[in-house]
Amino acid sequence: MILPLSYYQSSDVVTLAQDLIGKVLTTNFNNQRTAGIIVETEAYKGPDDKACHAYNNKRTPRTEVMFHKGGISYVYLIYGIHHLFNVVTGKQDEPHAVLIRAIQPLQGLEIMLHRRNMTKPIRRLTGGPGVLSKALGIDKQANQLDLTQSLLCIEDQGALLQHSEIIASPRVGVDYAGEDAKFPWRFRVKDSPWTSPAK
DNA sequence: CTAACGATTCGCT
DNA sequence: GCGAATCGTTAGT
Repeated sequence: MILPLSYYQSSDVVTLAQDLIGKVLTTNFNNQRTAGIIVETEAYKGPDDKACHAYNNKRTPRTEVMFHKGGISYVYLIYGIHHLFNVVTGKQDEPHAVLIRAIQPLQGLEIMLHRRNMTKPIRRLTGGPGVLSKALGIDKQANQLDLTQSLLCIEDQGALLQHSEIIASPRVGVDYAGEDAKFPWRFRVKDSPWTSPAK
């Protein structure tokens, strides 16, 4: 089933990031259905988190979407090249978000291979926040979409990852956030071949 | 208006 | 393991 709007209203974005592991991220652009199991996430805790774009309730045209109530997408460009996909969570004016860092291919493998210009499903196909967006056809057009609609949604299909263990670790690429960079708000499935190797 | 930089990836060594 | 690629967003002039 598609996760209901209420699922995203929790103010505890760290717990939510952990809970999203094992859920299914689906896109349906141009009548091409692609989906993957979420195996790695990162939590960005709005106003209190220096690593978050909306730290200290900073509102800019780009971060404005994070102040919406939870349940919509936040897509933006990084390094001028890659689109990163985030899930906006929390209530109205609580700028929390969860970055999806890696998925395990589940549906539409051929389409994803084509979008990535690859021939074999190796980790590089969907392992990494920039590449999974490309595999799913996500670009800035997918910003601010309702996650309870079939175009772009997250589903709960039950225990797809049986006997899996979730481990927490510090986030990467956010050194500028000082002490906040050390919070163990990065979650991933232990020993999954679809995430970057654990340190 | 201008300049600096980033929640990264890829190709080569 | 290392360095280049590349451009929208941001903040300051």
